[in-house]
Amino acid sequence: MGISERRERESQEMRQLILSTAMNLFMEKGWESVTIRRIASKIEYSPATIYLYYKDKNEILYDLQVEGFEKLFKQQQEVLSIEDPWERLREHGRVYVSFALENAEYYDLMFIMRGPAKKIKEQQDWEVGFRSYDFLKSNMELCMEAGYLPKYHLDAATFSFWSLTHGIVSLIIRDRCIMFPEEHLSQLVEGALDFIMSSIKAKE
Amino acid sequence: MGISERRERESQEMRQLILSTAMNLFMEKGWESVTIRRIASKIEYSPATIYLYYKDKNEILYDLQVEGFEKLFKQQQEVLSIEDPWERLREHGRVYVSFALENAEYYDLMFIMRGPAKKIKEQQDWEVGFRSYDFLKSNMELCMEAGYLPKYHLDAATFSFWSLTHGIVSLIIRDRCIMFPEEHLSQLVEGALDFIMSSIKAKE
DNA sequence: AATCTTGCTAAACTAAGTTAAATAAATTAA
DNA sequence: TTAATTTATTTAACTTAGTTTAGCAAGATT
Repeated sequence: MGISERRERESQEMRQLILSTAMNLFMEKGWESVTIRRIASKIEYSPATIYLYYKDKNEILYDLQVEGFEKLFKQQQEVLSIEDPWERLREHGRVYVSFALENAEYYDLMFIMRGPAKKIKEQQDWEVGFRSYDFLKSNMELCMEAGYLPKYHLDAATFSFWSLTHGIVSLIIRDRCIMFPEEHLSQLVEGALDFIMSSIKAKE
Repeated sequence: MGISERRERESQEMRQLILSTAMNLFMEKGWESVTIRRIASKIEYSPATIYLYYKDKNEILYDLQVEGFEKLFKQQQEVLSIEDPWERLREHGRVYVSFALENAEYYDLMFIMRGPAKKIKEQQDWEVGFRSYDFLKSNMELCMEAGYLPKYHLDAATFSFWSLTHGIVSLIIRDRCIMFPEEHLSQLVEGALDFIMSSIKAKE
C-alpha cells in the first residue's frame, strides 16, 4: 500500500518546500516580499498550486511563526543554566527582549501581525505560544517559591512580566518610541527592565 | 487678497470632509472598510481627487489617529480630579487600559498599525504621542516626589509603566492571549495591573 | 475673446490574494 | 495495451486596493 503513503509524503515535502521558500524570501527582504506569487515563481509552480497545499496565506504565516518560536525557545532554554531563580528570571527577560529586537520582523509575525492570529484564533490552539508562556510561568513560580517575588496570583504576575517585555519591544518595533533619541534607546530598555525587576523583587 | 485665502479654506474643508467620511466608514465597519475608493464614492468624488488633498492613505490614517488621541487625552484628563498622586497614577493606568479595550480598533491605529507610523517616522514628530507620554510622565514624577515611587530615572520608569499597559492591551487586541479563557481575562488584566502597582510602590 | 490656471476625473497600472475551468499526468481497470 | 478514471497542475480570470497619468472643463486673468 505504498502509493497513498508516497502521495502523503510528497505532499508534505511540497508543503516543506513552500515553507522554506517563504522563509528564504523573508530572510532576504522581509515580510513585504513574501507573497504567494513570489513563492510560486521561486519554486517554478503556478500560484494556484500553492493553494493545493495550503488553504491560504495565513496558514503559511502560521507555520512560519511556529519556526520563529522554535528559535526563540532554543535561546530561552539557555537561562536554565542559571541556578538562581531571580537571576534566571532576569536573564529570561533580557533574552526575550534581545530576541525581539534582533529579529524584529520575526517577532512581529509571532506576536503582532494579524495573519497568523487568524489561525490561532479559529483553531483555538497555539502550542508554541503556550509552551513559551508556560516556561516563563515556571520561572516566575520558582521566584515566588524562593521568596524573590511576593506571593501573588501566578498567572497575573506572569502576564505582567510578559506584558512588560512585549510592551517594550512592540512599541519600538512599531515605531512609537520616537520621543526617545535612538542612541539612548537601548539604555532606556535596560532601565525599564531594571526598574520593574528591582520593584517587583520582594523586600524583606 | 481674499481669493487665495478662500481657496485655502475650501481645501481645508475638503480635507475635513475626507477625514470625517473616513471616520464614519471606520465607525460603521472598522479599518478594513476605510479605503480611498470608498471614501471617494461616499463623498461623490473620484478616487484620484483624494490625492489632491492627501499625499497618500497613510496621511489620512495619521490624521485619524490624531483624533483618537484627542479622545484618549480627554478621558485621561479626568484623573486630574484625583488629588493623591498614587491613586491618580493607578487610575491613569486603568483609564488607558479601558480606553484601549473599549476602542480596540482605534487603539490599534494609534499604537500598533504601521500606516500612521510611516508618517510619524518620516516627519520625526508625533505631537499627540508626546503629549500623552508627557502627561503620564508628570504623574509618575508626582509619585516619586511624594515618595510613592522609588527615585529612579524618570523616563525609564515612565516607559516601564507605559510598556506594561501597552503590552497588556496589545497582546489582547492582536489575539495572543488565547491561553487565558475569555471570561477570566478582565480579572487577569486587573490582576496584572495590581501586581505591578503594588510592586512598584515604594516600601518604607 | 483668448489664454491660463485650477479642480476634477477617466482610465489605466501595479500588485496581491484567490478561484473556476480546463488541461496534463498518473493510476487503475478492462 | 488501451481505455477510463482520478489526481495534479496550470491558465486565465476575478476582486480589491493604492496610486498615477493624461486630459477635460470650468473659472479666472489678460
